[in-house]
Amino acid sequence: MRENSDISALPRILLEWYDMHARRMPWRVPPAQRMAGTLPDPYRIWLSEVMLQQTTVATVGAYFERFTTRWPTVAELAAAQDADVMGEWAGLGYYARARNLLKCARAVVERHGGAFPADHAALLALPGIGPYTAAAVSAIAFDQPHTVLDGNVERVIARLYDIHTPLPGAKSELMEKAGALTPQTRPGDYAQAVMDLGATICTPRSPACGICPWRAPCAARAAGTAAALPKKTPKKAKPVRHGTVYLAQRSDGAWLLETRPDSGLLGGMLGWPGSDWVDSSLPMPESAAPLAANWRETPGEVRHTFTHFHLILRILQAKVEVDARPTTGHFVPRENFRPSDLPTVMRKAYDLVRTPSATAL
DNA sequence: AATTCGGGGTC
DNA sequence: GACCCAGAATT
Repeated sequence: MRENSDISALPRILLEWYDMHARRMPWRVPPAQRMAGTLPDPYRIWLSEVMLQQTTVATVGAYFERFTTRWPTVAELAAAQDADVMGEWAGLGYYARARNLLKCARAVVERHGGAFPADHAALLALPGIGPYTAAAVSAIAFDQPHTVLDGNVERVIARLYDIHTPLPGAKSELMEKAGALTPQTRPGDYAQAVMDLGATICTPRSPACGICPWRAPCAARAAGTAAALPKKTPKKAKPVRHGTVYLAQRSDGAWLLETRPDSGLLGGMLGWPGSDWVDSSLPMPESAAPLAANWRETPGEVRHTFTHFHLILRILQAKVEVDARPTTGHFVPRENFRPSDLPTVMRKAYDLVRTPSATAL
């Protein structure tokens, strides 16, 4: 930021841009309605913000519609079965969010009588609500002047002030600068405006500085460093792990599945029984099959990449009789099995068994 | 402060 | 392939 520019003018400039260019989202109340006094339902803002954690707006859309149709209020969500919520979340990733979503809904009912608190500290004390989400809900749903610092805002502020300190170390400095900009008027629209700016103009690779409402005060624009900011500490390479999953189908069509433990990878999600997943430098782990059967190896393999490792899965498949008694997992009747309840890596295994792909040959 | 958590879109 | 995405919880 140039020293002679007045930061007090920046929020107003951005809000004027937002009034013209606000993105449309299913949970958002447009600026004209907000200025007329209409604020959004805090339940819908909270739900959207949790879904949006490390997830794109485009991906969230369909999930948000299904959740709000099935559970229109936080009280109805709080009364849902765990397995139903985990199933609806399947494919969205970061499944601790879904477990905390239920904990939070139930805490809102028990602690706050079914109404989300407007108080930032009370929000922060709820499961799955961290610094960003507490600020977003208080600002967007309650129009309180709290500062949101997500990936978009980090990028916008790092460029506006030409900050070269790498993330995540730069967070406190960025928060300080972003907080000084946060206005007392229309803080909810302002929070959404900064994020829209980062999502549509101040983009990671090739920012559209020429049409940016903040191009005049932007220090990185002046220095020619915008596209290189923010700097980030390098990430570690992903190792490769491998393992085995067992897909058993009973003669009546039921599938053998297990509900994974609440903690750890894919916690609380439905999946196929299988071995541990070990580093590829180690031999394939010897795992006991969930039941005695004529196991046959499915041609091909499942390849999947998680946040911090690549996975290669071998698939063993068997047909079993209705009197089979597995040592792990439980048979799910054909009519109760929704493949969409499976996390993506487990869905891939199912798809490979159902429709062997050309790459498997 | 570093690690653990998913998955898809994009270049 | 690598990077990014309206981050939070755990260690």
